[in-house]
Amino acid sequence: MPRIVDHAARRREIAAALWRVVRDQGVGAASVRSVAAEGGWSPGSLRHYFSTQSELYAFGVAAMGEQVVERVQAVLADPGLDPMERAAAMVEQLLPLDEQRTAEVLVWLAFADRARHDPVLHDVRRGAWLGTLALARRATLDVAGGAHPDSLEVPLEDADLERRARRLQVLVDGWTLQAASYPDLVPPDAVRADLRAELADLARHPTSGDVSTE
Amino acid sequence: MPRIVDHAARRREIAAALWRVVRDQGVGAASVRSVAAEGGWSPGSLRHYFSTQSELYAFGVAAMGEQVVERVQAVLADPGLDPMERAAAMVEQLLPLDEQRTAEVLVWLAFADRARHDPVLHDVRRGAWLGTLALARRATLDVAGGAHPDSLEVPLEDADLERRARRLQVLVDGWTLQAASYPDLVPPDAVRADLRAELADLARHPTSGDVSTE
DNA sequence: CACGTCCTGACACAGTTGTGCGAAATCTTT
DNA sequence: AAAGATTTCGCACAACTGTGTCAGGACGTG
Repeated sequence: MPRIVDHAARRREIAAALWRVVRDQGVGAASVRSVAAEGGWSPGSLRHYFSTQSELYAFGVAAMGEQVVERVQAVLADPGLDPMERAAAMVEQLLPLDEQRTAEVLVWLAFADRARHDPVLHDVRRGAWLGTLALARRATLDVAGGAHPDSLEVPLEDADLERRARRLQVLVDGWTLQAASYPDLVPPDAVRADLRAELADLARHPTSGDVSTE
Repeated sequence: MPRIVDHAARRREIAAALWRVVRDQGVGAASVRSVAAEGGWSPGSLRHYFSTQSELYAFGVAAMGEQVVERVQAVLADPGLDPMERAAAMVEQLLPLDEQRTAEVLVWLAFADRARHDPVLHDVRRGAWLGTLALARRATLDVAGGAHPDSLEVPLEDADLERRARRLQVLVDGWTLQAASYPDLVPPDAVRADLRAELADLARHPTSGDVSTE
């Protein structure tokens, strides 16, 4: 029987190497050879796990998305958070607030251009965008006190809440772009503060159906 | 005397060819040869105007920024606009609301990744970011009715207005990213409507120093 | 007409790219 | 110990890259 290598695990390692190259040198430098060198493998060996470059890219981006999803689900599973803290923690998983998440955002943005011509990448990113919209809806409901519907994949019944959720998503993308591009002009703490102010604002104007104090 | 070619004009033509290539095929495809082919020149001829690729990129991105600045100034020079219309028209010059501006945004975003490692590109983009912040301040003052200070390069005196201006800028970046990446999910009309709603909101809560109706 | 300047285009060069192929190394099971 | 599937690695190939060089074409002035 053959030498046993955890195929899936190795693919994730390779994806991680791809991320590092993209983060440090940009997508343009992310060739099969440079990724292999980054991970200490030979280029030919790498081709055993990804037969084409697009395949590697697609897996790398998709894996990154899943990594974020896992963190968000970890936040959702945490019972010790009140609605406001949970909403903030959830949204913060998407924002470039530390080295790790900054790297994620940079890689994500770097692939934006390529996604326009690679249908697989495009679908991955589109799915992620819908995911962030769902997340924005959830956070909005959490702090504004609306009832959670069966599905977050469809627009919220309350049109006003839906409008606010979409606005939150736009803000998240804006913060993401700014903080990742100009970390000196838009420091993490400022983003964190803005996010909290925004969520507090959502809480201050609860939905009409909500019966909280006012 | 030699054959005379308007050097500056030709450089702009070449930049325009670069934009088309980037828009249609991505930055990765924007080689010296492909840009030359796009414009119908020979690669060697192109090198007469830009001796290196970075130079071409830098000029192309900077020229794009100036193009936007010109449009914004045209709006500012238009006397037939009330404050709200002017603010909206100004901000809309940055948003991917038609084919032309979408191309601009796509090119701009495509170079984001490269700008991280090219100091010239980085400075150009940083300057543009400061420009959009100034624009956001101006638009905010226009609709919220604050007095225009001497310079828009520094934070507004009224901290609340400054906060709102920065939030407008974040929204602009968010709309930009979303509408350019997912034109089907975020159509131009939706962005236009959101922008107007946001500006109306700014007008509805005038600054404390303002003496308008309330 | 002819000069001199600017512009053009073609070629060359070295480097890098993605990908195909096949031989060698590796390790578990029989 | 022997077998055999799997993984690894290096090479080869064609295509493409940025950039250097340079002979000749185009053109307005003298």
